[in-house]
Amino acid sequence: MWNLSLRERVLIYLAERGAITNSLKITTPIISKQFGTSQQSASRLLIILEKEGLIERRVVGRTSYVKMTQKGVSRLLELYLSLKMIFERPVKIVLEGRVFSGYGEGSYYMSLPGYVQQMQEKLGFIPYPGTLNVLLLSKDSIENKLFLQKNADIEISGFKDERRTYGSVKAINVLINDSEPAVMVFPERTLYDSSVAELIAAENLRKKLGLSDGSLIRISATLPPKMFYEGFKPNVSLMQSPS
Amino acid sequence: MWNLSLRERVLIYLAERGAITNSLKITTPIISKQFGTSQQSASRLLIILEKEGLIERRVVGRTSYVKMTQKGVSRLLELYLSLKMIFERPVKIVLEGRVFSGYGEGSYYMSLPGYVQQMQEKLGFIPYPGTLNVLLLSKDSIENKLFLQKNADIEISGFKDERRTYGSVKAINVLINDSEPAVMVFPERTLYDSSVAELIAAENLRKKLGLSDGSLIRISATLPPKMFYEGFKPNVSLMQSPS
DNA sequence: ATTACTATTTCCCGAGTAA
DNA sequence: TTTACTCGGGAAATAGTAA
Repeated sequence: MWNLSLRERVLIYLAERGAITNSLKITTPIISKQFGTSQQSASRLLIILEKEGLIERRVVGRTSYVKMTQKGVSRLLELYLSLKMIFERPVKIVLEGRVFSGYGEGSYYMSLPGYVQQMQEKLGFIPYPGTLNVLLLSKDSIENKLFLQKNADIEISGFKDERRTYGSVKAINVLINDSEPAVMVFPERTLYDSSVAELIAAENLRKKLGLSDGSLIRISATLPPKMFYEGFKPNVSLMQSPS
Repeated sequence: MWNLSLRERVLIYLAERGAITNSLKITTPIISKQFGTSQQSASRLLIILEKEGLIERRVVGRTSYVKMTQKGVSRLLELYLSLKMIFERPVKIVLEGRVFSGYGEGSYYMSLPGYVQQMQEKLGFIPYPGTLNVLLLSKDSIENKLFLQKNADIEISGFKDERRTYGSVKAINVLINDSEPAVMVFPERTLYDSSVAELIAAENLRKKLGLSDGSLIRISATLPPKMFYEGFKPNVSLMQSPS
């Protein structure tokens, strides 16, 4: 299952069992069963870990005790900190695509008071009447768009007037070309497929950024790590259960 | 330096470079330089990681891109979470030893108003006049006592009266036999060496716990992880710099 | 029971090289 | 330039076994 070298797997095992603060009573057959390896390898492993100064061993009568050294703890802590850097930093999601002219329906919706009022409340601005449509260029960008859709944290409710009903819209704050704030919207009902991103902002983005059809733009969103990694729950534990 | 199998090292490397959310442009010579291994190994590594479903590769023209799969991210996350369990849980420090009768000076100090008043404030009780002396049994216990001393978070100041000066005392909350609350004290000046732990409490611990000289007791303290691991700063980074 | 030595096998790495 | 094959040598794991 895991290809961590046995050294680290054993070190983690010992740490989990408390060998950081107290000597742990342990035998090579127990270790070998835990890791599905041979008793001989477990023995050699402890010898190596001791030789490398990662653990200390002490034999009392016929039982032996193992405790991690400072160096051993540092080893694991070091690994932990590099993984923490990866998993606890904000996650930047990037989408790239080209501007194109849509059906012009954006300006219609962005003018409806039923939406405008909520947007002013929830986005903090009155949207320029019109959406900037972006055709996403890569599979990555499309996947990331779907991911943002799932994690869009702003909810604009649907409503109805005398003529028809209007669907709800999810939205999330993004930056265009890493600097210009905008909001990516995910209408419950849309004319476009998943390869199109729709952006709104307080101002006319085409004008402000000098964009025209075909212009390449980069859309980025920054998510808190927890939001991102909830989807990746591992299904197998690191350690095998003893057989 | 590190004995993590190259699989994980490469996986971590890719994750650090953003391959969790976006395809990463990478070549086998770059990887081989990064890890001080051969280009052939780097190539094989990517093939293996791909075969195991941990990464996806895509060749566009003459450059190739790598992105981690859900499974690949789960792998690292799993490792991260098991290390997090180790390093972010409260750390229980255990000391074991035998009760013995000291010089009886404890009851003298524990009666001095200069200490008693501060203790009432800082510990929340008036100490029973007398300390419970414990002779620690193992090297581990002695090391852990020194560790607790460093991390004792209660500070009782020294003072002087007309006759002499009295030293400051550090203290930390502990449990005796995992249930009875007490406070371990570390007087700036003490008659005992580092193999003796001195405990105080609101009540007479000997009486309450039915202890007499030679009784075996277990003293435990629970520290927040951060406090504990500050002492273990790793001095080398996980990744080697390119040569 | 253990631990750990020696012998054998397996697996991994890097050189050479093709595409 | 890349990637990735084969192959030979060496490291590491297991089997057998002693203490």
